Amino acid sequence: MVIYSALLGRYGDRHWWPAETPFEMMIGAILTQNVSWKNASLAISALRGADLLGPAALADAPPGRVSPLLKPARFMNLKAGRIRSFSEWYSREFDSDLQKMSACETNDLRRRLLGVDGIGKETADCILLYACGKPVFVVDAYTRRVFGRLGLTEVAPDYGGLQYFFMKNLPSDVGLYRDYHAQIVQLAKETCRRRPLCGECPLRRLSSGLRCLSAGP
DNA sequence: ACCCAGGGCGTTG
DNA sequence: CAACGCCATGGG
Repeated sequence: MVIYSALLGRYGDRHWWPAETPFEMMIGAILTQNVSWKNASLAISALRGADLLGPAALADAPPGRVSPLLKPARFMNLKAGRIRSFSEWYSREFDSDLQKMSACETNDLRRRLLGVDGIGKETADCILLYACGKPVFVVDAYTRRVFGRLGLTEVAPDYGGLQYFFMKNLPSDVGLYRDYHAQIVQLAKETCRRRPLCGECPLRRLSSGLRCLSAGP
């Protein structure tokens, strides 16, 4: 909570995730895999322009129609299959109804999401947190980088270990988890990759104000 | 001409 | 399990 307070003071509430609708958010989570958000959002715009940004449209559209639109998001054929799989699953399992989906118990829903082709831990957790409003902390490359640099040593560096570290030390609060992840992304983007603790990096100022992580994240 | 982006999956050792 | 390689890209 100490670190979050510092970040909040610096950046203010980020109001994340950048999407107009929950379905768009979920598709975006798949499209942004290993690609900058900038490029992923280009693909979203292309889908919207083709009037394909909906569960039924995406589930029915022929792959050859979708893939070219995903070009800027990289791995277009792969991702065309993934957003199709997800759309079919969302239509079939929940009748394309976010309320029905969100009514599921969190861990059960997470298992089911992980069963969809192309949805791994991070993507599943993003969907759970930002679309379904489940209190699940999202771990991504930025999180690993930032907290690795802050000297996180006694925590298992894998996904589950890091996630547990946050969820154990923070109150279970959807708004907090949402904004915290957004803060981490913002911080990481302003931090140079090569020398993350150089004088220019906000991460340096942040870490110098902290003795250790004993007070929690 | 590099290097890298808000991963996931299948295949090896 | 880790460590790779792979996936029809675009910007710095």
